[in-house]
Amino acid sequence: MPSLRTAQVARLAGVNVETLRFYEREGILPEPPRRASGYRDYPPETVSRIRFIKRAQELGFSLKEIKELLDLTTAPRAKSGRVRQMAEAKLAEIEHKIHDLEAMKQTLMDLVCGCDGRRPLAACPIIESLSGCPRSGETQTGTS
Amino acid sequence: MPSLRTAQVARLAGVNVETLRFYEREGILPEPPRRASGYRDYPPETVSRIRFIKRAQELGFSLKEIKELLDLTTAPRAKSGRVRQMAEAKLAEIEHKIHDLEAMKQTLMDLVCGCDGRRPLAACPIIESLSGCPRSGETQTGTS
DNA sequence: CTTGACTCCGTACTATGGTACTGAGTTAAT
DNA sequence: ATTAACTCAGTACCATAGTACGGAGTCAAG
Repeated sequence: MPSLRTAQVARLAGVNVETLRFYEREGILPEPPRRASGYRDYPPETVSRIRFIKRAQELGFSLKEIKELLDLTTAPRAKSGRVRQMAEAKLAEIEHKIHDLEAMKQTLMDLVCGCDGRRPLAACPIIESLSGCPRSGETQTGTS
Repeated sequence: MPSLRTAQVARLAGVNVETLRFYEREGILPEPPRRASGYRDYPPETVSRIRFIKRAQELGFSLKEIKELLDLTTAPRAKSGRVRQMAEAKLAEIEHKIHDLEAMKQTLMDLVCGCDGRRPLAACPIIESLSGCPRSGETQTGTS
Protein backbone atom coordinates (compact mmCIF):
# COMPACT_ATOMS: atom_id res chain seq x y z
CA MET A 1 0.00 0.00 0.00
CA PRO A 2 2.05 2.87 -1.29
CA SER A 3 1.07 5.83 0.81
CA LEU A 4 2.76 9.01 -0.27
CA ARG A 5 4.53 11.82 1.43
CA THR A 6 3.99 15.47 0.72
CA ALA A 7 6.78 15.96 -1.79
CA GLN A 8 5.79 12.84 -3.71
CA VAL A 9 2.19 13.92 -4.05
CA ALA A 10 3.29 17.38 -5.05
CA ARG A 11 5.63 16.08 -7.71
CA LEU A 12 3.14 13.59 -9.12
CA ALA A 13 0.39 16.19 -9.26
CA GLY A 14 2.63 18.94 -10.54
CA VAL A 15 2.00 21.39 -7.72
CA ASN A 16 4.00 23.04 -5.01
CA VAL A 17 4.27 21.41 -1.58
CA GLU A 18 2.88 24.55 -0.03
CA THR A 19 -0.13 24.27 -2.29
CA LEU A 20 -1.06 20.96 -0.70
CA ARG A 21 -1.09 22.50 2.73
CA PHE A 22 -3.02 25.43 1.35
CA TYR A 23 -5.66 23.13 -0.14
CA GLU A 24 -5.89 21.26 3.13
CA ARG A 25 -6.43 24.48 5.07
CA GLU A 26 -9.11 25.46 2.57
CA GLY A 27 -10.85 22.15 3.06
CA ILE A 28 -10.49 21.15 -0.55
CA LEU A 29 -8.12 18.32 0.30
CA PRO A 30 -9.16 16.12 3.23
CA GLU A 31 -6.76 15.86 6.12
CA PRO A 32 -4.66 12.77 5.53
CA PRO A 33 -3.73 10.34 8.32
CA ARG A 34 -0.44 11.01 10.06
CA ARG A 35 2.45 8.88 11.06
CA ALA A 36 3.66 8.85 14.61
CA SER A 37 6.08 11.57 13.63
CA GLY A 38 3.29 13.82 12.42
CA TYR A 39 4.17 13.39 8.75
CA ARG A 40 1.24 13.22 6.38
CA ASP A 41 0.51 9.85 4.83
CA TYR A 42 -1.39 10.60 1.66
CA PRO A 43 -3.51 7.95 0.00
CA PRO A 44 -2.56 7.67 -3.68
CA GLU A 45 -6.00 8.92 -4.81
CA THR A 46 -4.92 12.32 -3.59
CA VAL A 47 -2.98 12.77 -6.80
CA SER A 48 -6.04 12.33 -8.97
CA ARG A 49 -8.03 14.57 -6.70
CA ILE A 50 -5.52 17.33 -7.26
CA ARG A 51 -5.61 16.71 -10.98
CA PHE A 52 -9.37 17.01 -10.83
CA ILE A 53 -8.91 20.37 -9.15
CA LYS A 54 -6.47 21.53 -11.79
CA ARG A 55 -8.67 20.50 -14.68
CA ALA A 56 -11.68 22.18 -13.15
CA GLN A 57 -9.62 25.35 -12.69
CA GLU A 58 -8.82 25.26 -16.38
CA LEU A 59 -12.55 25.29 -17.02
CA GLY A 60 -12.86 28.46 -14.99
CA PHE A 61 -14.14 27.03 -11.72
CA SER A 62 -12.96 28.71 -8.54
CA LEU A 63 -11.60 26.67 -5.65
CA LYS A 64 -14.83 27.25 -3.79
CA GLU A 65 -16.84 25.84 -6.65
CA ILE A 66 -14.46 22.93 -7.07
CA LYS A 67 -14.88 22.16 -3.41
CA GLU A 68 -18.60 21.93 -3.93
CA LEU A 69 -18.12 19.68 -6.94
CA LEU A 70 -15.84 17.42 -4.93
CA ASP A 71 -18.17 17.37 -1.96
CA LEU A 72 -20.95 16.28 -4.31
CA THR A 73 -18.98 13.33 -5.53
CA THR A 74 -18.84 11.89 -2.03
CA ALA A 75 -22.43 12.68 -1.08
CA PRO A 76 -24.56 9.54 -0.76
CA ARG A 77 -27.38 9.21 -3.31
CA ALA A 78 -26.15 12.26 -5.16
CA LYS A 79 -27.64 12.93 -8.54
CA SER A 80 -25.82 14.71 -11.27
CA GLY A 81 -28.44 17.46 -11.45
CA ARG A 82 -26.48 19.82 -9.28
CA VAL A 83 -23.33 19.20 -11.26
CA ARG A 84 -25.09 19.97 -14.50
CA GLN A 85 -26.57 23.06 -12.93
CA MET A 86 -23.15 24.32 -11.90
CA ALA A 87 -21.71 23.62 -15.32
CA GLU A 88 -24.54 25.54 -16.93
CA ALA A 89 -24.10 28.46 -14.57
CA LYS A 90 -20.40 28.53 -15.32
CA LEU A 91 -21.17 28.38 -19.00
CA ALA A 92 -23.44 31.40 -18.73
CA GLU A 93 -20.75 33.21 -16.78
CA ILE A 94 -18.16 32.46 -19.42
CA GLU A 95 -20.46 33.65 -22.17
CA HIS A 96 -21.02 36.86 -20.28
CA LYS A 97 -17.29 37.41 -19.94
CA ILE A 98 -16.79 36.79 -23.62
CA HIS A 99 -19.49 39.30 -24.39
CA ASP A 100 -17.85 41.96 -22.23
CA LEU A 101 -14.47 41.28 -23.75
CA GLU A 102 -15.88 41.56 -27.25
CA ALA A 103 -17.23 44.99 -26.38
CA MET A 104 -13.86 46.09 -25.02
CA LYS A 105 -12.19 44.70 -28.08
CA GLN A 106 -14.43 46.59 -30.45
CA THR A 107 -13.93 49.86 -28.62
CA LEU A 108 -10.18 49.42 -28.52
CA MET A 109 -10.08 48.49 -32.20
CA ASP A 110 -11.96 51.62 -33.12
CA LEU A 111 -9.57 53.69 -31.04
CA VAL A 112 -6.45 52.07 -32.43
CA CYS A 113 -7.68 52.55 -35.97
CA GLY A 114 -8.09 56.27 -35.40
CA CYS A 115 -4.59 56.71 -33.94
CA ASP A 116 -1.62 56.83 -36.28
CA GLY A 117 0.89 57.04 -33.44
CA ARG A 118 2.57 60.06 -35.00
CA ARG A 119 0.65 62.98 -33.69
CA PRO A 120 1.31 64.79 -30.43
CA LEU A 121 -0.65 63.42 -27.54
CA ALA A 122 -3.05 66.31 -27.49
CA ALA A 123 -4.39 65.02 -30.79
CA CYS A 124 -4.39 61.33 -29.89
CA PRO A 125 -7.91 59.99 -30.33
CA ILE A 126 -7.38 57.34 -27.70
CA ILE A 127 -6.52 59.80 -24.99
CA GLU A 128 -9.20 62.09 -26.26
CA SER A 129 -11.80 59.37 -26.06
CA LEU A 130 -10.81 58.47 -22.53
CA SER A 131 -10.80 62.12 -21.48
CA GLY A 132 -14.02 63.15 -23.12
CA CYS A 133 -17.31 63.84 -21.40
CA PRO A 134 -19.35 60.75 -20.69
CA ARG A 135 -22.17 60.16 -23.19
CA SER A 136 -24.88 61.07 -20.75
CA GLY A 137 -25.34 61.32 -17.01
CA GLU A 138 -23.42 58.42 -15.59
CA THR A 139 -22.46 60.31 -12.52
CA GLN A 140 -24.10 58.74 -9.54
CA THR A 141 -23.57 55.55 -7.68
CA GLY A 142 -25.98 56.26 -4.93
CA THR A 143 -25.59 58.73 -2.14
CA SER A 144 -25.28 56.91 1.15
CA MET B 1 -12.10 79.18 -8.21
CA PRO B 2 -14.23 76.31 -7.06
CA SER B 3 -11.79 73.96 -5.42
CA LEU B 4 -13.40 70.81 -4.15
CA ARG B 5 -13.26 68.81 -1.00
CA THR B 6 -12.93 65.07 -0.82
CA ALA B 7 -16.59 64.21 -0.55
CA GLN B 8 -17.50 66.53 -3.42
CA VAL B 9 -14.95 64.99 -5.75
CA ALA B 10 -16.05 61.53 -4.74
CA ARG B 11 -19.69 62.29 -5.37
CA LEU B 12 -19.06 63.98 -8.71
CA ALA B 13 -16.84 61.16 -9.90
CA GLY B 14 -19.04 58.42 -8.51
CA VAL B 15 -16.42 56.82 -6.31
CA ASN B 16 -15.91 56.23 -2.63
CA VAL B 17 -13.99 58.78 -0.55
CA GLU B 18 -11.56 56.05 0.45
CA THR B 19 -10.89 55.36 -3.19
CA LEU B 20 -9.52 58.87 -3.65
CA ARG B 21 -7.03 58.36 -0.87
CA PHE B 22 -6.18 54.96 -2.28
CA TYR B 23 -5.52 56.45 -5.73
CA GLU B 24 -3.37 59.14 -4.17
CA ARG B 25 -1.30 56.57 -2.27
CA GLU B 26 -0.90 54.63 -5.50
CA GLY B 27 0.34 57.74 -7.27
CA ILE B 28 -2.46 57.71 -9.79
CA LEU B 29 -3.96 60.90 -8.42
CA PRO B 30 -1.50 63.72 -7.72
CA GLU B 31 -1.37 65.05 -4.19
CA PRO B 32 -3.65 68.06 -4.06
CA PRO B 33 -2.76 71.26 -2.18
CA ARG B 34 -3.94 71.47 1.41
CA ARG B 35 -5.66 74.08 3.45
CA ALA B 36 -4.16 75.24 6.69
CA SER B 37 -6.29 72.63 8.38
CA GLY B 38 -4.79 69.85 6.32
CA TYR B 39 -7.95 69.33 4.27
CA ARG B 40 -7.38 68.49 0.60
CA ASP B 41 -8.25 71.20 -1.90
CA TYR B 42 -8.88 69.38 -5.15
CA PRO B 43 -8.74 71.21 -8.46
CA PRO B 44 -11.92 70.54 -10.44
CA GLU B 45 -9.99 68.64 -13.16
CA THR B 46 -9.59 65.86 -10.64
CA VAL B 47 -13.10 64.74 -11.43
CA SER B 48 -12.37 64.22 -15.11
CA ARG B 49 -9.13 62.49 -14.24
CA ILE B 50 -11.05 59.96 -12.18
CA ARG B 51 -13.55 59.50 -14.96
CA PHE B 52 -10.63 58.84 -17.29
CA ILE B 53 -9.47 56.15 -14.88
CA LYS B 54 -12.90 54.58 -14.72
CA ARG B 55 -13.33 54.51 -18.49
CA ALA B 56 -9.89 53.00 -18.96
CA GLN B 57 -10.77 50.34 -16.38
CA GLU B 58 -13.83 49.48 -18.39
CA LEU B 59 -11.53 48.85 -21.33
CA GLY B 60 -9.57 46.39 -19.23
CA PHE B 61 -6.59 48.52 -18.24
CA SER B 62 -5.16 47.95 -14.78
CA LEU B 63 -4.44 50.86 -12.48
CA LYS B 64 -0.75 50.46 -13.18
CA GLU B 65 -1.35 50.77 -16.90
CA ILE B 66 -3.69 53.69 -16.42
CA LYS B 67 -1.03 55.42 -14.39
CA GLU B 68 1.33 55.08 -17.33
CA LEU B 69 -1.29 56.43 -19.68
CA LEU B 70 -1.88 59.40 -17.43
CA ASP B 71 1.82 60.03 -16.94
CA LEU B 72 2.17 60.11 -20.72
CA THR B 73 -0.42 62.81 -21.06
CA THR B 74 1.65 65.17 -18.95
CA ALA B 75 5.01 64.32 -20.49
CA PRO B 76 6.38 67.20 -22.58
CA ARG B 77 6.67 66.55 -26.32
CA ALA B 78 4.91 63.21 -25.93
CA LYS B 79 3.81 61.45 -29.08
CA SER B 80 0.87 59.15 -29.19
CA GLY B 81 2.99 56.19 -30.33
CA ARG B 82 3.25 54.72 -26.85
CA VAL B 83 -0.46 55.09 -26.27
CA ARG B 84 -1.22 53.28 -29.48
CA GLN B 85 1.26 50.58 -28.52
CA MET B 86 -0.43 50.06 -25.16
CA ALA B 87 -3.85 49.93 -26.77
CA GLU B 88 -2.62 47.33 -29.23
CA ALA B 89 -1.04 45.25 -26.48
CA LYS B 90 -4.27 45.38 -24.52
CA LEU B 91 -6.16 44.40 -27.61
CA ALA B 92 -3.97 41.34 -28.10
CA GLU B 93 -4.44 40.45 -24.44
CA ILE B 94 -8.20 40.71 -24.74
CA GLU B 95 -8.20 38.56 -27.85
CA HIS B 96 -6.18 35.94 -26.05
CA LYS B 97 -8.64 35.92 -23.16
CA ILE B 98 -11.54 35.55 -25.53
CA HIS B 99 -9.82 32.64 -27.19
CA ASP B 100 -9.25 30.88 -23.88
CA LEU B 101 -12.82 31.48 -22.80
CA GLU B 102 -14.11 30.09 -26.09
CA ALA B 103 -12.18 26.91 -25.44
CA MET B 104 -13.60 26.62 -21.94
CA LYS B 105 -17.04 27.29 -23.28
CA GLN B 106 -16.79 24.58 -25.90
CA THR B 107 -15.55 22.03 -23.40
CA LEU B 108 -18.27 22.88 -20.93
CA MET B 109 -20.92 22.76 -23.64
CA ASP B 110 -19.82 19.31 -24.68
CA LEU B 111 -19.94 18.19 -21.06
CA VAL B 112 -23.34 19.68 -20.37
CA CYS B 113 -24.76 18.08 -23.50
CA GLY B 114 -23.68 14.66 -22.30
CA CYS B 115 -25.22 15.06 -18.85
CA ASP B 116 -28.95 14.68 -18.45
CA GLY B 117 -28.88 15.55 -14.76
CA ARG B 118 -30.88 12.45 -13.87
CA ARG B 119 -28.30 9.80 -13.41
CA PRO B 120 -26.40 9.08 -10.22
CA LEU B 121 -23.16 10.94 -9.95
CA ALA B 122 -21.09 7.90 -10.72
CA ALA B 123 -22.46 8.07 -14.24
CA CYS B 124 -22.22 11.84 -14.68
CA PRO B 125 -20.05 12.59 -17.69
CA ILE B 126 -18.93 15.91 -16.27
CA ILE B 127 -17.51 14.40 -13.11
CA GLU B 128 -16.17 11.55 -15.12
CA SER B 129 -14.39 13.87 -17.48
CA LEU B 130 -12.85 15.82 -14.65
CA SER B 131 -11.80 12.68 -12.85
CA GLY B 132 -10.48 10.70 -15.79
CA CYS B 133 -6.88 10.30 -16.82
CA PRO B 134 -5.77 13.39 -18.69
CA ARG B 135 -4.90 11.63 -21.93
CA SER B 136 -7.78 9.27 -22.53
CA GLY B 137 -11.24 10.31 -23.71
CA GLU B 138 -11.06 13.92 -22.77
CA THR B 139 -13.12 16.52 -24.52
CA GLN B 140 -10.21 18.50 -25.83
CA THR B 141 -10.98 21.66 -27.71
CA GLY B 142 -7.73 23.14 -28.82
CA THR B 143 -5.44 24.93 -26.42
CA SER B 144 -5.36 24.83 -22.69
C1' DC C 1 -21.00 77.13 22.09
C1' DT C 2 -22.53 73.03 20.75
C1' DT C 3 -23.77 69.77 17.43
C1' DG C 4 -23.40 67.05 13.44
C1' DA C 5 -21.16 66.39 9.30
C1' DC C 6 -16.94 66.23 7.28
C1' DT C 7 -11.85 65.18 7.13
C1' DC C 8 -7.49 63.63 8.63
C1' DC C 9 -4.09 59.54 9.14
C1' DG C 10 -2.72 54.93 9.78
C1' DT C 11 -3.83 50.47 9.76
C1' DA C 12 -6.41 46.35 9.10
C1' DC C 13 -9.44 43.75 6.39
C1' DT C 14 -12.07 41.83 2.05
C1' DA C 15 -11.48 38.09 -1.85
C1' DT C 16 -8.43 34.98 -4.84
C1' DG C 17 -4.82 31.54 -5.19
C1' DG C 18 -1.24 30.63 -3.82
C1' DT C 19 4.39 31.38 -2.32
C1' DA C 20 8.05 32.12 1.04
C1' DC C 21 10.22 31.82 5.44
C1' DT C 22 11.53 30.31 10.16
C1' DG C 23 13.11 27.10 13.45
C1' DA C 24 12.34 22.79 14.94
C1' DG C 25 11.92 17.73 14.41
C1' DT C 26 12.26 13.23 11.24
C1' DT C 27 13.91 10.05 7.89
C1' DA C 28 17.14 7.63 5.10
C1' DA C 29 21.53 6.66 3.56
C1' DT C 30 26.34 6.35 4.36
C1' DA D 1 26.57 8.62 14.10
C1' DT D 2 26.40 12.04 11.05
C1' DT D 3 24.36 14.52 7.55
C1' DA D 4 21.43 15.91 3.81
C1' DA D 5 16.97 16.10 2.55
C1' DC D 6 12.61 16.19 3.96
C1' DT D 7 8.53 17.70 6.90
C1' DC D 8 6.15 20.09 10.48
C1' DA D 9 3.27 24.45 12.10
C1' DG D 10 2.49 29.05 11.90
C1' DT D 11 2.89 33.20 9.93
C1' DA D 12 3.89 36.71 6.62
C1' DC D 13 3.83 38.02 2.03
C1' DC D 14 2.71 38.68 -3.44
C1' DA D 15 -0.67 41.17 -6.69
C1' DT D 16 -5.30 43.47 -7.48
C1' DA D 17 -8.59 47.07 -6.30
C1' DG D 18 -10.36 48.76 -3.16
C1' DT D 19 -13.40 49.09 1.80
C1' DA D 20 -13.75 49.70 6.77
C1' DC D 21 -12.52 51.46 11.20
C1' DG D 22 -11.01 54.28 15.12
C1' DG D 23 -9.82 58.46 17.28
C1' DA D 24 -8.75 63.06 16.62
C1' DG D 25 -9.32 67.49 14.54
C1' DT D 26 -12.20 70.98 11.57
C1' DC D 27 -16.07 73.39 9.59
C1' DA D 28 -20.62 75.52 9.35
C1' DA D 29 -25.12 76.26 11.17
C1' DG D 30 -28.14 77.18 14.92
